[in-house]
Amino acid sequence: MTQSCLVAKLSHYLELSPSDRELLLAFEENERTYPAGQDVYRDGEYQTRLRVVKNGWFYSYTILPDGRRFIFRVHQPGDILGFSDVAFVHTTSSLRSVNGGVLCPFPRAGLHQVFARSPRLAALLFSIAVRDQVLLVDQQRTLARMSAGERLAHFLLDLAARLRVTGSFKDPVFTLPLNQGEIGDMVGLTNVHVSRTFRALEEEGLITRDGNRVTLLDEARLRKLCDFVDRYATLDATWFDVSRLPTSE
Amino acid sequence: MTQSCLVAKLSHYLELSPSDRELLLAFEENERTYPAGQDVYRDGEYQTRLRVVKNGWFYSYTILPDGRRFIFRVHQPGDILGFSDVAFVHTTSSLRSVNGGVLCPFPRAGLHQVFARSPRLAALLFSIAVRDQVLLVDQQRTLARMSAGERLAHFLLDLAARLRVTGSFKDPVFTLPLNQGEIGDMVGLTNVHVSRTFRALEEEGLITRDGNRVTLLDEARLRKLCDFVDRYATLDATWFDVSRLPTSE
DNA sequence: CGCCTTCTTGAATATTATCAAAGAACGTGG
DNA sequence: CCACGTTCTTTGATAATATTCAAGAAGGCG
Repeated sequence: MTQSCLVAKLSHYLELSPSDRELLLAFEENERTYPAGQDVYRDGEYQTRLRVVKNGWFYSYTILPDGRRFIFRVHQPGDILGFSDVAFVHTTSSLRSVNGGVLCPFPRAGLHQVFARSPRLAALLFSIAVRDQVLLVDQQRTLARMSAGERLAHFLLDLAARLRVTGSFKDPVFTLPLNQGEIGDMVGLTNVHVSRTFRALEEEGLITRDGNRVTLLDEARLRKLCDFVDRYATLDATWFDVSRLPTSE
Repeated sequence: MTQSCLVAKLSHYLELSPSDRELLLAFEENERTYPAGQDVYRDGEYQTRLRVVKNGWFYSYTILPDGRRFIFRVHQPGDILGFSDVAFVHTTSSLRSVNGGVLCPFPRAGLHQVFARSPRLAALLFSIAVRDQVLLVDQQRTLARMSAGERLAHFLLDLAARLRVTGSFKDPVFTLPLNQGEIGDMVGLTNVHVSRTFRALEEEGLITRDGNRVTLLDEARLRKLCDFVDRYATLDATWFDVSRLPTSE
């Protein structure tokens, strides 16, 4: 069960047949550990592997010509990485370990096997990919049209929703291992303004902080503040002829 | 050839076999015309159809609780719509016709047929979906980390790149049938600031405008300004065992 | 303890939004 | 063909929001 990251991940969504498992196991490679702060790969490299996060947090980012950074996604255990580069020869972003962690790589060619042999698995991968599109649009919406406080609220609720699915959210409290510069690079603010805005959220009684631990004091009000919708709770799999299932990411 | 929007669209990427064509033709429904400004569907509706744009421009948008709007994508002829809602029971955005246009719908169940019978087509759809993810990230990057002028430059170059692929870009000039309020809702600015910023771009000699026609006077400088990368030019199809092809969207 | 990184705070500046009003473009009906 | 209403664009003045620069405080780690 847990010997394969990929099998573990996809079993969250679908009951895998023995042949599905066999298929996935066939192209699993050796996992690899990355120390805190290290890049797994950089923007523009030739990369043919996809990866599943086994443990630790990672993030995908790009650097602008003037040196500014944009972090567009934090990856938590169970997430599959590299889908977005499947249509390109070279990577379109860089990947970095936050606190140290382990990745399980598998070759892009494995995708071909999946599509050729298991339409059901292929459809599941497709569903995950298009679900991620919706998450990106949600994020865009907050970047384009919301204030600093609303952006931070959305950022925190998104992380909490994902941790909740994997059981890593001890309800109102979670650990946030990113510094304020990194948070700013995710939500489109400076580190200074992140600091001020966090304090404002505290003064409004919405959160408290203690080191890198965050407590969501009033999740309902936070949700209302930034119009948060939890996209992680369900994933519609009916179109490929499988009953709807609870999901995780 | 042109009797089916879907066949026409996908033929841009892959040489379709007779059985592929037959498969796609089987679930094509009657096209439908929408007048200017009309909504095709609204956020939260139950929608099981995907659509191909036959002609006209459309856009996908969401409304915030305070009434503000965010437009996250303009759809041009040839684009496939609705992928992002495949993983959800209800739509996550609204769709509106800009100037009037025609859509060719096909049922979500058709996707199931594609995955079951043509791994190659399924892989192509997957590639298109993940390519779109990268476009969303590019857009996020400009929203999060770029100034008004850079955002507008990126917006114009994106439209131009897409029109170029379908041969609708008479090189430095194209028609932009959106008003400044809509443009603002795409790039995260007010209509007033869009007006001022357009004028600034004109004064710098980067563009000129005449009604809704825009001329890109110095595309090279525009590209440098917003670090634009053309993701439409190529799509890597090698992983599903097909030679790389020129693409269109 | 001393060094390093991160966080906080203040003051000044830059950018963008808001409000308001006038001008331009465009279609429609008389 | 012109007058009118409507929508869109432009412009100015003011306000809100976020950035920059700089310095000091807090905390972790050798």
